[in-house]
Amino acid sequence: MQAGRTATQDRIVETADRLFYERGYDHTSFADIADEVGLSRGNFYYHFKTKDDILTAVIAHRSRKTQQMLAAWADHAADPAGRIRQFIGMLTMNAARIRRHGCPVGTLCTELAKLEHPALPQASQLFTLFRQWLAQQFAQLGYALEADALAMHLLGRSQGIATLASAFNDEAYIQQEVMQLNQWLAQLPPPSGK
Amino acid sequence: MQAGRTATQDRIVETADRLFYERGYDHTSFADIADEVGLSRGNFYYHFKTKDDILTAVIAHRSRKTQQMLAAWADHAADPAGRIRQFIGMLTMNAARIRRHGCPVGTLCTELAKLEHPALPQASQLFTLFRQWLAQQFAQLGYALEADALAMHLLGRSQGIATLASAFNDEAYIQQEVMQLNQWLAQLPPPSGK
DNA sequence: GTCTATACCCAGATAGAC
DNA sequence: GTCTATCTGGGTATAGAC
Repeated sequence: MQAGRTATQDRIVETADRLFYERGYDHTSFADIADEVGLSRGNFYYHFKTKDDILTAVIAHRSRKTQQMLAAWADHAADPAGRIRQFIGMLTMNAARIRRHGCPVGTLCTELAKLEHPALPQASQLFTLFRQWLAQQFAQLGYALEADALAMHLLGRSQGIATLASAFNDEAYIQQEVMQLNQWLAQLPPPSGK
Repeated sequence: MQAGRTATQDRIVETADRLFYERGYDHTSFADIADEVGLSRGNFYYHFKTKDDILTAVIAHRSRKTQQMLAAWADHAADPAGRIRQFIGMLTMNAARIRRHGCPVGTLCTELAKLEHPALPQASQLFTLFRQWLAQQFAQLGYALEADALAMHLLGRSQGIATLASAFNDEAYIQQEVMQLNQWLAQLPPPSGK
């Protein structure tokens, strides 16, 4: 555990993380979080001074969780293609949640962009974690030159799937597109350049 | 003009349309809209009783605009493939706005889903307009059986592009993916079925 | 149709007792 | 660390004069 982080703060951050995902950042009030954690509104401010502080903590928490997940994927699959399939499999695994609330990263970035919130770059960094990890896998597949573009392409495809699945409340569409993503990966044209 | 709609109401709806897109629905207040239109808060309620009423009017307004746009595309391009390229070209044409605020339809649906707002199905209908129009074009290209899946695929790709362009504030990425979309369209495998 | 004034509520945030 | 009580601001919405 990091210096300065207490058990109560962790509970607040985990609850806020979930509520920001389910209801959105702006639409989640201090009272909502405090109620779910079981704290009074007044006590809440002992742990976090402002709402932006909670957002910062939530993004940092998501960043740690993401890095752990990426490391676990790297352990579970020996080859780069298998690792990329782990990423794609995330859509299947979280299909129910995605159908209801979209992608946690994408919807947060979308909201912060509208709010012109200064934390948008930090939130986008969550995308960057996936982007760099995916680019690394594509590079190991031999696509050195186009690794980043391939990573962005795959990220974009995933985002579109999440957005439409949520708008249409349609889980079957996710599975249909996941199949196409795996086909796309299996049939990538050979690497360009030397 | 429809019965019951006045010039002032139209000005309100057009301003609300823009502000909902730029700032989000929940984050846009009556005062914001009234200020930009040049009305007092009190007078505002003469034209619209509740915020939901404005949202309903904005969605209806967008629906009319979308149907006009789709009809115009159908006029500008004689063949179905050209019409689909008009859809893809929308990403290029609106690249600057998309980079800043995402897709108007996608971001609205994302927000309404989080708010569990009863107008989400109406907002999703805006997607359906594109979906059915695109499916029609793919059917005319001979893809009768997979027309809807192709339409959803293209819609999803566009949504992902808009989401990432906005998160990374990156317009070049839009152009890069638009090129890939046009390639995808040109190199579609031949229709299945008989 | 347009205005001012105001009611009312809920949000973020603070003070101070325990 | 936790609580109750409170301040302040902004939001939706209404009443009533002009």
